[in-house]
Amino acid sequence: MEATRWLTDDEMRAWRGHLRMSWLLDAAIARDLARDSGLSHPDYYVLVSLSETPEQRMRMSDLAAGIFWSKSRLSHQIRRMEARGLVRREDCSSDGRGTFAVLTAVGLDAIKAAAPYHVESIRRHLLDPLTPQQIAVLADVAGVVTDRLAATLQPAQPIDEG
Amino acid sequence: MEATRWLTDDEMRAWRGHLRMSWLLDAAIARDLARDSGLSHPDYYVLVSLSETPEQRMRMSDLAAGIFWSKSRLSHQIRRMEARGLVRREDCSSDGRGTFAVLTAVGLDAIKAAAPYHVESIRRHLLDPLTPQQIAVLADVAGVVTDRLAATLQPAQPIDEG
DNA sequence: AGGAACTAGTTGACAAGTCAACTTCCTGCT
DNA sequence: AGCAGGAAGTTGACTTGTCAACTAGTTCCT
Repeated sequence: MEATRWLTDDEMRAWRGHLRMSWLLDAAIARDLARDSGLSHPDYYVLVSLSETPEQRMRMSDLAAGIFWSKSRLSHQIRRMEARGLVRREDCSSDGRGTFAVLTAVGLDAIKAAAPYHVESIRRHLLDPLTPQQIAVLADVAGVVTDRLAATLQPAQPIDEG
Repeated sequence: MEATRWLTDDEMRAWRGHLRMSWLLDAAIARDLARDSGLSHPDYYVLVSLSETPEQRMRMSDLAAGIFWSKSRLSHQIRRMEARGLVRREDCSSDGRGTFAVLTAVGLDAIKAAAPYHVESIRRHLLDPLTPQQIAVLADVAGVVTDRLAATLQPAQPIDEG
């Protein structure tokens, strides 16, 4: 291997800072969410994803892909949420293998009630201390980085050689 | 409650982007770390923290506080790492309740071997696609946000009233 | 039609983290 | 001295996520 290019001061601050921020932020927001609404962070993602579709239902694979979860993780999560009445499953008539996760009335109420507190929590912990410009840069940074990362998660595309 | 101030477009991009970035980035870097060095991300933090002290040892509580972990989490983690020979425990002579986590030769070798690959992984997934200015802003953002969050984690300070 | 190969989803065993209860030791008050 | 209260750390039960194996249905190819 070539000589390692160690991190510069700014690079180190950015990396360690990001790591620490993401850990603390997730913990703080999850704590608020549990206290205010009795939902976990994963519960919230799932409910939001479903509530943003016109029919308030999604195929398991689409839902999993949308939030970058494994099928297994989603399956466990939906099972637990189903037991609490937040979602239910429905078979897909056009594809015998398929299953829909469907938002229930209980789930819809839960997400509607939770959303304002959750937004408040995000403002308090993340957005309030930042300038509009910092917010825009953060959004850009996340966009660039996740686009690259998401690409590596896709199954390798066959490359047309020659 | 007052009318909710929903997120603007930039705010939403920043929040969801951050969330997605932190999830994908952690997964990508953890995968690299496991493949290249046989370490988990938590293993790495612990080893780095210890290796950065002059005596390559730390009290459990100091170590936990430094990386914002609960005592319980650290205790479990150190037990597992001890079983693999990466660290060992030592009683603290000056405080009978205390325990040091001490880096072993094996642990030191492991972190030295892992570091170059890990840095490479951080560059590839996070730093390479960013401009120096974006890196600096990300570092600033993380600094501001974590300072506030870390403050809320401390036990509430007694306030001198009157 | 028949079968290989693929896709959707679930399951169970395991790994990792959280929470509350507990042990042990220290500190400060009287 | 003796005791209340706090701090350090561990433990065990529970929750959540991961991995690999599995079932079942679909597609494509001949």
